[in-house]
Amino acid sequence: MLIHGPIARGELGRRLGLSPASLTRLSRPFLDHGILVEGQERQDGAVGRPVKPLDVRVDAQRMLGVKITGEHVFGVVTDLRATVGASATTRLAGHGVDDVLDGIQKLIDDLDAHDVAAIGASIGGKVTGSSLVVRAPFLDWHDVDLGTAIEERFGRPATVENDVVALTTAEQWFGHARGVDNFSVVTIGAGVGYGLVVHGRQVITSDTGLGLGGHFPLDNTGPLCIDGHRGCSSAMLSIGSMCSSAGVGLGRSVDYDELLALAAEGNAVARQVVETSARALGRLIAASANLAMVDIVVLSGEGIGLVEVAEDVVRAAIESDRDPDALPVQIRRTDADFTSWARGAAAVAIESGFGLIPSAATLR
Amino acid sequence: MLIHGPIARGELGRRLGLSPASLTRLSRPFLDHGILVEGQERQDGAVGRPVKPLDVRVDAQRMLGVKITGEHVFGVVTDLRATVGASATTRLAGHGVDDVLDGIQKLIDDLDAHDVAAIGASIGGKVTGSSLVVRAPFLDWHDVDLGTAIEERFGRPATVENDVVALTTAEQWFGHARGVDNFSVVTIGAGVGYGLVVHGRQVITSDTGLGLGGHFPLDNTGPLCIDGHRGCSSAMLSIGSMCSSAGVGLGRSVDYDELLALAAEGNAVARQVVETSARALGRLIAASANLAMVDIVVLSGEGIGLVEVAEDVVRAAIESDRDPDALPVQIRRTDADFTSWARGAAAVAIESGFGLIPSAATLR
DNA sequence: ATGAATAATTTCTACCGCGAAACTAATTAC
DNA sequence: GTAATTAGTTTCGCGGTAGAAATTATTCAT
Repeated sequence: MLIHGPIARGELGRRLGLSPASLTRLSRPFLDHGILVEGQERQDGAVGRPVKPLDVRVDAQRMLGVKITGEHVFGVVTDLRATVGASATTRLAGHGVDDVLDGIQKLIDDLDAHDVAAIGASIGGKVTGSSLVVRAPFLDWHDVDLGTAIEERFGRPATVENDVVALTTAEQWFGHARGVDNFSVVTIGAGVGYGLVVHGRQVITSDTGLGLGGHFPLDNTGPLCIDGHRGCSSAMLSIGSMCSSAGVGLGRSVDYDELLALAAEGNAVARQVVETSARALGRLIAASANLAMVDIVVLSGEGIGLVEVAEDVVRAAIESDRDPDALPVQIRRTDADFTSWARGAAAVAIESGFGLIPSAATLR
Repeated sequence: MLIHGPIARGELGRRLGLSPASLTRLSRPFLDHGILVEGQERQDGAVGRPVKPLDVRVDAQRMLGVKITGEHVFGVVTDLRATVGASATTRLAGHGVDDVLDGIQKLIDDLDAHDVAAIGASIGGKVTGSSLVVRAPFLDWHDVDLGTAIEERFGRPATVENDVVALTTAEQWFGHARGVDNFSVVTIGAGVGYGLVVHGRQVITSDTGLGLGGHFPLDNTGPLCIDGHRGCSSAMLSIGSMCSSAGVGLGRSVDYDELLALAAEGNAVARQVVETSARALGRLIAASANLAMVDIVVLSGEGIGLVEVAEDVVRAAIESDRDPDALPVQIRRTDADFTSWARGAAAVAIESGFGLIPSAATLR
């Protein structure tokens, strides 16, 4: 219901292979608890008693999602479908846990989010148990139990997840891959992230959170990344790397927006840089489609504007690496908005909250 | 039990979260029907009543697996764990369905396999519904209902599957990835095949059976494949392509065994060809590990001898494309034996047979 | 032998979810 | 207003499953 929207008891019963009687019984406790509500009766002119679709009461609770980076904390308040209501940013005073907690406190004040039901946090790095930050290079953290720290400070349930994992969850539940069983996610920003959902479940391994998607080799004539890989996805696609490459050619430093603008208006250097990156992105997308056997790739992150400027180059690169008999790869692009990271954190909090309400029996 | 081997009722109950009472009840019908047997009592010197492990009666039935190519049919007779007992080959008289059925008849006679419980067939091409061959380029077949044809001719249940899918199933159930949740399979032979298992289930898409794994770009300076891809996995790794490359350099034609032998003894041309292919294979393995998020890759197919001759090159290529922080990729190599293809077909037949015995209730 | 320990079985009961069938509710068609 | 139609509810019993407790089986230790 969260994913697909309002649905009548009867229709839901048919989909689940249950009788109408069972649906009455099963839905009652959720209605009693205010988790579900009956929607408006349909006015479609058909004969018979009109249906009263059930829906999740999406505004029953608000959620706070925060994305933590080395310098800032970004926060969004969402409803139960991870629709963003308000967003805010605050700068971190330092890299301590208390600095981060203070940042979250500031966000809560600024967003007037004192009433949120739960807090989800996401962070670049390895996270286990939806709470423990095993490693977060940007904050130089090791084995910090951030989830518990947030719960203690703010007195509400908290979930912590890797940022790419969280964003992938958001796309799967509420975003551009809602209800899709197999897809991958590529994020472009300060680095390159890669998430994968197969058989309706995100693939999580012990490597998850190490940022491996960021160092996939794409162009053996490309520049070096910080780890010394030539032409890896970070080297080819991260905002910093693209701006540096353009800066060399242009003889002055440019920021990402300017680079894209220059490319759009035909500047040769900018065009070259952007197209080289676009080709690399196309190769990455095609490789994911070929080897992970997905045919939908969601693109996200604040560096996604690249695709807008050079979409044809991306598509051409995909095609040249993809068998013509294969299903075409669907590219789904999210907004280039940084809030999508914080929204991902909120989505994880929502998911885990609903995980706590698994059956009618427990509500009874 | 098929996958993990004998296990006592008590231990099985603990693993499944069931009481000993339930396990007695649930296992009885299987024992009554002879599907399970009690094994030998343990003699470990521990006090108490000794355990009587349960096991699948692996020789309760025999299975016939056949692999169909454009020129031959290969057959193996196996037990219920897909252990190969006997194998045979026969040449096809033509490309008609009847020619294939005649070939299978010949195999049954040669293998004395008149008593097999079921027949599994595998074929290079797209197959749906475990029966319908949608497309099989080597036989120029379109929409041939081979499964039904086999059932009618031989009067026993038949399953038909794509050859790579079948081989992957065999590795997952009975082979080198027994009980592993996430792994991929790369086959090297006349072409290159790619199979993927995630979350314990093989990934099957509408592209499955089109041989897409065979045209993944690996080396943009490599030779062309039959479809005009430069340096794709087929061009770099298929037996025919490797032999052609070597033949150009050597000034005479060589077969695969000779090529590998020459490379092993240090012939410069052969070494160069084999190492170039080994590097390409390493890149393919690394790409699969990176993008499909697996850390076990099973190598199979009759062209796998390449790895024996140049394993260090393969490993070096994997490492250069893989983050050093990531889990190392485990390579598991099957025999270079062609029977593994036919064994795959048998594995599918076993799997579908056991799919027909899903619960104690149906046996009662 | 006897007792302790462990495995497996039997017996018995609880219970739980499901759906058939009958019923109520709310609409349109005439 | 009445009939037809479809949605949803209530009642009630069936079927199936599980496990607690007692029992039986089989070993080792002494």
